[in-house]
Amino acid sequence: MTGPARTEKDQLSWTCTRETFSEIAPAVCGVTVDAAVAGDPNREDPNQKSIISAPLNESLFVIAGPGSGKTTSAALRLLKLVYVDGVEPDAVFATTFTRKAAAELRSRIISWGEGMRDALNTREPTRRDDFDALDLNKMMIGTLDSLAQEVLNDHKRAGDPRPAPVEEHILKSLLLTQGIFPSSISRTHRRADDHATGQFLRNFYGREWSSDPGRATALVEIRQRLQNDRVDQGQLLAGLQGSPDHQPVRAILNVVNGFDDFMRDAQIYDFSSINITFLERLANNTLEDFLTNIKFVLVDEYQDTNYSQESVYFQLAQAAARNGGSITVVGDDDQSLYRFRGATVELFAGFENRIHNRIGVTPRRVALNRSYRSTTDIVDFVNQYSVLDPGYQAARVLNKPPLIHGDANTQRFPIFGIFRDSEQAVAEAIAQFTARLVSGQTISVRSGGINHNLRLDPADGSAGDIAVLTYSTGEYGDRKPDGRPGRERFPLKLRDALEQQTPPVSIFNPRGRPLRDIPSVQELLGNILDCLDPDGLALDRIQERYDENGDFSPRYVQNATTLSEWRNVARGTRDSRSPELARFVENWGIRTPTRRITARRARVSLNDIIFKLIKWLPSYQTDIEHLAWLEAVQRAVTASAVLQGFAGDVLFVPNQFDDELSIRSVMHAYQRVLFPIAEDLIEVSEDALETLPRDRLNIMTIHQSKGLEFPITIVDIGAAMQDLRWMRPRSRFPTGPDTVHKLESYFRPYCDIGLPARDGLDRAFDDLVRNYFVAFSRAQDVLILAGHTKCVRRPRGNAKPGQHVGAGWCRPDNRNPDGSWPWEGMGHLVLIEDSHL
DNA sequence: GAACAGATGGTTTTT
DNA sequence: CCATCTGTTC
Repeated sequence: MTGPARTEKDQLSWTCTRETFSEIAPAVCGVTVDAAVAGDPNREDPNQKSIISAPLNESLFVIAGPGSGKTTSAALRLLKLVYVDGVEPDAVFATTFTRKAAAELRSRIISWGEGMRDALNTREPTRRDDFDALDLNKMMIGTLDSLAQEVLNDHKRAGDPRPAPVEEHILKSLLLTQGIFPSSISRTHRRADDHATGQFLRNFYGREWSSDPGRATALVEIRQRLQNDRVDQGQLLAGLQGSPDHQPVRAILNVVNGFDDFMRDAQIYDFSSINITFLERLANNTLEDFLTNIKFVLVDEYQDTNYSQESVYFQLAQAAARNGGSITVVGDDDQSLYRFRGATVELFAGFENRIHNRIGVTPRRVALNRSYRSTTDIVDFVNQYSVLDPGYQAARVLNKPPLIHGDANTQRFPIFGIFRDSEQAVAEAIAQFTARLVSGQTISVRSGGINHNLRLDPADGSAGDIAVLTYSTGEYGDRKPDGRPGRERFPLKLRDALEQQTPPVSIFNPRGRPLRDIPSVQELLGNILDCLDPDGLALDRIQERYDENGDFSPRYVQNATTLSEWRNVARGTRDSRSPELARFVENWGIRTPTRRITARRARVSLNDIIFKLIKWLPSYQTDIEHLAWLEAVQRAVTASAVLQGFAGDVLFVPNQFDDELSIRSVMHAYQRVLFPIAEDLIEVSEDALETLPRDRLNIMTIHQSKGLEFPITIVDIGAAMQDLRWMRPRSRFPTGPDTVHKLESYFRPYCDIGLPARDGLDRAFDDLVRNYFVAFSRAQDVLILAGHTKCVRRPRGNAKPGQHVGAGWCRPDNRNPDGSWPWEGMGHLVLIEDSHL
């Protein structure tokens, strides 16, 4: 025996004292934390400090305004728990809302943690082995969905599948084939149900879906609602007894439940079913190993949590509390944007009561309301905006303190406005503004006797410092019935106007157009088509099959037209690209192998062909938008692997095109990869890119901007308002509840969340107010509101005013049945006119 | 500047 | 299918 038994403290050998932590933390973290931890009396944020130093067993409810350093404080609390309290990294379960935010939280925690380890190593070189033994990578940090997946994988029981969420378009097409046409239901029965369902869906979607794809979209949404809200189906049917809704709801439940059975049998998952599976396993005690280990649960962006996620978090919190730990949730009710995903701000506002009643935990409330992001002027503006609409106030957390300026950004600029009398002119003004700044010039705007000089940082300023936030980044409206492109929308006008500047400025908007309409994507896909099926033989076979089934399909005709467009684009450019490309495509087309193939049939992945082709399409190597598009095309290939069949592969039979299996594999490629792209079911995802490009103007939706910040933020509050049809009421000044609000109201009586506290129209307004609250609060130094002059002045005569929540219009109430406009005239903005540019 | 006819375009966010 | 635009007419 050597020495006394080790105490627990000895085993947690990487720990340091609280004092040491306070000393080393500032060296590795940012300024605000520096102040908080180091105790700088002028800059200290007592609330941040109380979060960071809270003991392990203290649960926290953190209400944090924009730019208040919530993620910083949360990350530091976590590191403090590890370093001072000796919490093992794998006892930490930290989630946030998007994959991008999760990646950032992870990298921040790890890089700070490593910095601290280095500092400790320097201080106490003899304990180097102890400090190095700490593996921060073991912390579970991610989106709830990804962590649920990870835990289910790590704790698989015999025969359990590996859950991975399937692409949305696959889910819809599976629902169509497996859910809507279950063979067990008789035809007459189905017809009656179909009719009733159509009538029922009309209440929510404003029209009766005639087409199955439309109906699949609706059913997927309802299915997710049922799961996210954890609707009690028995109660629902009982409550509808005798109502005309009973039949359609029963029919929908049949489809949804039948589909769930199918998914379970086929071991196919989507996000909500992974969550439900995770919840079931937490509840039925089959994740004991995992739960006995959990000590600290951190939830960022808690305001966007839905009910089934809340249930998961409460289970985890209960386990953590049992193990001597706690839960900390962080969020801001004013920034809740994800109602369509089942998020309900009541869960955030009522967190203290809800968690107390459910599991007996009593969290301490902490408000972080100092903005370290924005200037005084922007903080004031954002505050003003949040209290502008009297009807909004009851939707906010009770006694919420206003945001105050945290002294970090001491620049002074007024809030600017760019208003012009056409969408085109707004785009041109923003383009000129951007081009001048990017080329290093100063824009000087005089107001109130002061010259406000705007310029980018001469050292490292670039177009990436400027962001344009809009409601939609779509560059074209819907295609015309004859196939011509739709209306050119504001983002396209901006793109074009920027390209015409000297020097031209590039824009970053990979989601601006459907993949099928982007010329370089068309070129790539057209070349694929000419490789796989140059004469369209396999395509003809698909058509024959439709004909045999007596299935006249306008969808097919539309797709065939789109595909031949792609071919034309590719054929138009191929020879000018490279003779090698032409040879490659031609050889593929007649199945001439370029190397020796021993197998009778070689399996070639579509992604390999793509990889080969882009060698001759240089934009895919150099341009960042192209990378995002390429990722989407490849994802479409990968997604098809879930379905039975050739898993995104094509069978290559040397020198023989008409091999039956080979043709079938090409038919699959059409139906599972190329048709979905032609039907615009594949979405471009931006989080494939780690960071936004520095040299381009970012144009993004307000949703996408959540969690980000920009030195210069331009918010589009209605450039399209020259024609009020182009910006429908639902996106600026709603006239009634939207589909989500209606669905919410309909199902809430049958679940445990309780009824929504506000009516549907109010919730529609609340959502828009939050949208623009988020937009305005992204700005660090300069905030510019941009739009049509209707945003500033009422039009003359009997023309309708351009009512827009983002322009400060408030919802109707008893006094003002048509709404009110306290910001009429926008006198508090300093206008940037063409003469300034 | 009111009243009407004919033309026209049209939901968005994510795991 | 409908809200709202432009153009015409009084």
